[in-house]
Amino acid sequence: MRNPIQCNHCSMQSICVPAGLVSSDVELLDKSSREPHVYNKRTMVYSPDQPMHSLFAIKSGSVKCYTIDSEGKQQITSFHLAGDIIGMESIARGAAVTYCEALETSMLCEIKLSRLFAQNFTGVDKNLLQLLSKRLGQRNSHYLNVVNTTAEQRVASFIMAISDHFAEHGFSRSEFRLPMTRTDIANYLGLAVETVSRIFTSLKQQGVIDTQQSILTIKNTPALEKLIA
Amino acid sequence: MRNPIQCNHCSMQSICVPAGLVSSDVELLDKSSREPHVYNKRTMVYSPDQPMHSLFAIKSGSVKCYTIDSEGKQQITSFHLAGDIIGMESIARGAAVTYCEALETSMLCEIKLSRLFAQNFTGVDKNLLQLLSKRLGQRNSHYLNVVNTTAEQRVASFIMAISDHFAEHGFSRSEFRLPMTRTDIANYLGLAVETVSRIFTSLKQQGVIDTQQSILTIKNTPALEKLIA
DNA sequence: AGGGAACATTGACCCAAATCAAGTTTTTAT
DNA sequence: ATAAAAACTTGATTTGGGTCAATGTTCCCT
Repeated sequence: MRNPIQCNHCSMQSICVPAGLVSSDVELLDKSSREPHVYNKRTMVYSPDQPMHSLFAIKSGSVKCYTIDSEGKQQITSFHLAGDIIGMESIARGAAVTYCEALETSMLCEIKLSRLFAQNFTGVDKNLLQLLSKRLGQRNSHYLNVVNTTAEQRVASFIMAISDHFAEHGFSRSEFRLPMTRTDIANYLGLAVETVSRIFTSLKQQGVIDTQQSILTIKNTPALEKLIA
Repeated sequence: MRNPIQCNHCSMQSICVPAGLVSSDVELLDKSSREPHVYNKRTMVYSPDQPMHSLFAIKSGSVKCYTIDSEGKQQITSFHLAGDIIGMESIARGAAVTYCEALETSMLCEIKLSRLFAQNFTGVDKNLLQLLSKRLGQRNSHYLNVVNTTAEQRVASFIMAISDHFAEHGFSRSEFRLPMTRTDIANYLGLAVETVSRIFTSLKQQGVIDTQQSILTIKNTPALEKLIA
């Protein structure tokens, strides 16, 4: 059997979350937070939508995190090696957002957040953590939108993301001003201006959107969503 | 003059960081945290390496965040609209990592972290925030590595990132095992397997790296670094 | 209000990397 | 040990989107 308070002797002490605790606090951690669990190659650490109130510290081995799109295609968002702490983008939702699968036999420590939250966290801290976690999720989404997608998909996703933002903040979802230039949009999406321009023109011809200078109108939301798929 | 405690009446109350505070705590915030500042179009909110111990809440308007690479080329990493809170990736370094420029006349509230940290944060909280902020920075880097770069640059950056990780954790920087398949690397970098395979072959022929199955040896670090630049 | 600059659009052409194809090597499971 | 599967490599061909070029439009600024 392992030493039940092995955090004190762990090689990851300096980076692991419990490191911020004084030793009396370490005892507050659940027993499960202190004993590493072995995951064999190709076994799943967590899956999307699975309730998650923990982080995982990789003591040895490695994992890949990935999503599966509507056509069943895997898209890897990150690799993590020994010494990494994973699962941070799940804090905001309280549920995993990706699959996480061992690439080889690996040992991971589960770090339950609940105890930490209850004992130490103030309202501000939680708010900030939520924000950071949410932002991490958004960054992942943007990455997914740029890697392995066509120029048309990128532009369509971009328009939807802006539309979603405005909707979330009480503005019209279907008509708004794009404050950035086409050049900036192209740069952000990793495309040439000319390509963005051509796609706006094509989307207009298809009747999906309309533009008057910087004002953009979404004319056919289902069609736009279908482009993203 | 504005109401000095207008956080209480702000439309962003539900999302803004001070929202986690009870009203007595709001008074602890610096005066500057409660009064929005106007940024005209094309003016800079912050620049890389500038010491930063604040977040910014966008009350109105919009900004773009971007980096400038060694050749002077701008790469936009994010856009932010009214209702967003920005600057989270700076927490880990205590300094800005990107430029942030107003796209139109915008009002931003500065939220100083120092007071919040001093009053409310425990060691764990800080650790977690550091981790999340650092991860956010890494995600940005990976994004920068995939957008607007050639296949060779992506693979070279990937190898360097793995090398850096091992070095950080006390392993050899120049010889290590890649635990993931070429297919996984390709997927992660948004490339075809064949392209990754060809680039590994080419890097071997150039004498930059060597591979024996999954063991990778970096033979010429300066050359590898030069490929990324 | 008008002239210049920045921004946007459209067309012609080209190339980096995808796809298709076929074979080789390594891993895994029995 | 061995066969099947998975992973990797190399070559030939195709293509999405980049680059170059030219023109049109909008936004400033005085």
